[in-house]
Amino acid sequence: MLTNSRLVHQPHDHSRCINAALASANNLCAEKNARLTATRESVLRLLWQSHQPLGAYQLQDRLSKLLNKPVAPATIYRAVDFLLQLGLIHRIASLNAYIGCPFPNSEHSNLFMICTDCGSTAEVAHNTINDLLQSISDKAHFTLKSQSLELFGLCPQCSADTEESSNG
Amino acid sequence: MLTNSRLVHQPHDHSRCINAALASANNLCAEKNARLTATRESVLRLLWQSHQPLGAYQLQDRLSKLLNKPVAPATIYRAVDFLLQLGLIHRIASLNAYIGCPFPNSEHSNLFMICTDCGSTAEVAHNTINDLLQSISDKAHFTLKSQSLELFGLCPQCSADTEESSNG
DNA sequence: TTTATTAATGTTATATTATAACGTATCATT
DNA sequence: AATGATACGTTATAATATAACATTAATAAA
Ligand SMILES: [Zn+2]
Ligand SMILES: [Zn+2]
Ligand SMILES: [Zn+2]
Ligand SMILES: [Zn+2]
Repeated sequence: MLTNSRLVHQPHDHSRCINAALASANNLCAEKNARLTATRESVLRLLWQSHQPLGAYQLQDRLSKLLNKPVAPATIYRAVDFLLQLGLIHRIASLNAYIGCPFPNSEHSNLFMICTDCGSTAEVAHNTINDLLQSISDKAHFTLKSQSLELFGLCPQCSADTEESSNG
Repeated sequence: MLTNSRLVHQPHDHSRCINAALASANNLCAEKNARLTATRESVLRLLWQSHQPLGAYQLQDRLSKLLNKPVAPATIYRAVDFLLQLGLIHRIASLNAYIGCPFPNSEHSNLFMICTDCGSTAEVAHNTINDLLQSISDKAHFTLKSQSLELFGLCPQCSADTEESSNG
């Protein structure tokens, strides 16, 4: 199992998350002869400002402020599509939002734990889950191509807060 | 494990699916003192016309034709919200679409196998999956409240078609 | 059976998310 | 420099979803 849940849900040196993500992105783009242009890198950086997914129009606002000029939706969607293609980010369908991938080079489960309170979202890669879904698909003669697994609930911090307020 | 995948992916007497769904709906509404009004029942029937999810505006078109009068989006979303609340239908987030639930009274995994070719969508309830997701959540101290699991691929029929055309 | 209360619907407008279309600029190759 | 491919700017619009408020219908009380 591979997850960034401890980082996501606990105080940490987030600049290391950002740096790691940008380094991965540069490597991957070099490998695949893909161009990490200024816009694309900015969008990736914006998504890595936190561990909470951002919607396209939130990205638009932020990029617009960053560049101090108007930015059109198409600009965002193009950058997002590029990053999705490369696996540098993921789309969270239930939120219509996007989030940086913490391990773009690893096997994926496309499994996310989404805090419905604070929005923080951790990714999990888990072979057992993948194997189980594959075997369920096999039994149904369903040719599995991809998956989107979204868990909703409370992150450790928000669970603790809820616990406190119900006790106090 | 509980699934309607055989029904979904094979020729069958679909009127039985419809009748079962409507009977379940009536029972559930009676139990919960909820009113299955004409609009709500029509929307449920429309969703049960096939095993493929329908979007809100597809429902709007169809209900409009059925009633031979204009229908506003709000009408559809209200009916859909009602049916979702009762668990009579599900929302497929990746498709922005809705589908009837084949076993509204059972434990759920909210797991769907979606054919990217023909759109047919089967639901699966599977304790092992649920247990595994629960244990992953526990390890991460994540308080799991709900989940949305979507598998994309080819249904048996479309798999067979693809196989044929690649052979021929 | 009137009256009050609640639940459901009608209606209009608008918010949010996403794509289409087409021209321009930039980059890589020759 | 000429060419073709890729990326971006810009405008418009499509597709999905919600807000707000008036009206009607169903239920409950008087
Ligand atoms: Zn971090
Ligand atoms: Zn990832
Ligand atoms: Zn059927
Ligand atoms: Zn169901």
